[in-house]
Amino acid sequence: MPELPEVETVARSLKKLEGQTVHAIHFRRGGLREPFPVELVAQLPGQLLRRVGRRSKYLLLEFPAGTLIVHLGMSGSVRLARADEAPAKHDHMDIDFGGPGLGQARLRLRDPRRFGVVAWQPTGHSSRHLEGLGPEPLDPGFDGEVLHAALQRRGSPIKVAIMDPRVVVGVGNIYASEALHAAGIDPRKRANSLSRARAVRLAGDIQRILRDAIARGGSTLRDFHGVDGNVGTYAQQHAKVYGRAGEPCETCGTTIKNTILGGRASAWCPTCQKR
DNA sequence: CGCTGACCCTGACGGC
DNA sequence: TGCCGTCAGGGTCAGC
Repeated sequence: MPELPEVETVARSLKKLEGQTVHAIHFRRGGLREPFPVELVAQLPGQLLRRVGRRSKYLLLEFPAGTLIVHLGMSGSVRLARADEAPAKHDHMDIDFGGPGLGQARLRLRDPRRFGVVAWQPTGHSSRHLEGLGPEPLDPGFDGEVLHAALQRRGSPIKVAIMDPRVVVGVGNIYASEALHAAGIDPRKRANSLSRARAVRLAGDIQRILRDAIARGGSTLRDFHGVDGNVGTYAQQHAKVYGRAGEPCETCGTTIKNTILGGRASAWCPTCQKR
């Protein structure tokens, strides 16, 4: 899955559904990480999809009555299925749309590992999934100063800190690894020991790498794919360290190391990345 | 309050 | 070919 660039790619692909009306919603099991909002089976039909958006790694489908919040977890994906296509083993939810221009469209959610979430946020209510989230890395409210300030209270390794959505959202294991390599920062370095200047550089590299990944349609790993079955190419073709432990660094030839930080594999170059 | 590690679940892959 | 161990993009929670 799905880090920010992948979810952004999906959200952009689903923009074509804006203005369509829901005919039906089907759930094929009780839930994923939490129970499905089964009340939608009765409430969602007839609702107009006003807007498709994204906050952090959450896909947002906005209707007059509320917002459907979808998180793809580790292995989730969304695609537009043909009406006659039988659901596969891990296809857990369908939303059927119809309206001007598109004819029929069926949005189908697949999630083998079931770490994803589907939640309903009625209009006028907040959602615990969206509360407490930090800044969007690609919004004007995020820059090196903001990042540096957020790191001051953090004694954890810098890689763990930038993957914490209270610091900045949407930076998962691939892009955290890549941004730290680009910025020349040892992922084990304590977050609150990073100078202002290096925080400014890191913020810029996070933004550049995320933008680049979005432009390439995200990364396709294992079973992630785009809405129309297309594949992104970022991690396989452009990653400098992620997934390359044991290989020589492209920049300097040093063997890429793998260190466990915050319970996650962290690939880094001991020569290019300094404390 | 912050940090660490365990955990949720299935499938893919490599070694034997 | 098949069996088994290991690992995987995320988020949450208990325990310290």
